[in-house]
Amino acid sequence: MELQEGRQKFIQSWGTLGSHWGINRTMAQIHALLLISNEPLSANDIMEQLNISMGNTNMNIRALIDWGLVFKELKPGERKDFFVAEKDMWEVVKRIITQRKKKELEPMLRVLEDISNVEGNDAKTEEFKKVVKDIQLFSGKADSALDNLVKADSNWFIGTFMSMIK
Amino acid sequence: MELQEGRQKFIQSWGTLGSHWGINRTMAQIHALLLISNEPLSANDIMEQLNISMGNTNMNIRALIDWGLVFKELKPGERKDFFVAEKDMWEVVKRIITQRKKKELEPMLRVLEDISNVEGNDAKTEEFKKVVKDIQLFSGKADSALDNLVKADSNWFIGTFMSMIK
DNA sequence: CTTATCTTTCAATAAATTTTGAAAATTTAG
DNA sequence: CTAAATTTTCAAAATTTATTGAAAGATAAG
Repeated sequence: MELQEGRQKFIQSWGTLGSHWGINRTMAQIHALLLISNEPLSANDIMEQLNISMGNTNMNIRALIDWGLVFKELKPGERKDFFVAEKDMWEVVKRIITQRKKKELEPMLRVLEDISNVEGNDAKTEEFKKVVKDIQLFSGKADSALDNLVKADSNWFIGTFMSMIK
Repeated sequence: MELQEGRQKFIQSWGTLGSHWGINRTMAQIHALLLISNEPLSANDIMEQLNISMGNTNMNIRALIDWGLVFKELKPGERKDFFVAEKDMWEVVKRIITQRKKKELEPMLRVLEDISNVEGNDAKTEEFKKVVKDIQLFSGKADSALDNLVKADSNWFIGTFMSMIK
């Protein structure tokens, strides 16, 4: 396989994978492109290599920076901004977990807290409260587990699971 | 808060949460509705309570069954199919991990394997191979870790993370 | 077999999301 | 300061994804 074909396949697949992880397709493709570029790229480079518009490029780069998956790099003497990808995969995963926890799990926890105060003591209400409490308990644990996971280092995490051999 | 309002909020939030987890909004809402119903519901019940069409109901129920998040239950003497939700949250999470691993991670692993054979030994090719190999290594480990996670029981998992206190 | 009930399919439609590109805003060199 | 380069914004357009509903397909009771 030619390098060019390989690069293209990688960018496509990374885009697809990302789009299932709260990172839209283009955003993930930009990340992929930066991953396989040994030097920082400008917004213009990205735009040309991926055939996307300036506006699209700009918005997705900023989203990536916001997620902590891409960093801005200023080249001395250059006026343009250049960008590099976070290449440590464990770091990438942790950033994604952090963002999604904030945007999804935490709001859900607030709703659960809110609705756990429904009034009434009939059977239907009790059943509802029971289900909510159950989910609340589980979600709270998941939240803490993810906090710890993000603090953990890659080797610990992988090692723990690998050694289970259960 | 009234029970009815609480139920509504729960269904909405679960729908939103689900839509970020590869489960579309309606699919997650159906699961939510079944979670808080103490008795099995028919497709018709679901359709009426969520104000969605028959076709939509049917397709999403089948998707949920496919994911292992909902089960069909036949009531003796009744002609209709009835449905109940998987209520064990750890089980729910495991099913989602299993499905997504199959649909996302595994295809990515195949692509990585495929593109790790690019030809050429110039600097660019070497760099590309290095990045791919790195991701391949990490993804492989993640894959195994998830396999183990799915085999593990809830207490082990939560316990391990909770006790880290790092 | 016939009929009533229930389930499934799928093309058309609607809704949601992403992308574009032109205009506005910002930045920096001179 | 002015002007050129670069970045940002955002309404309109394109694309993707989800939903509808009518028709076809099952299923089982009589």
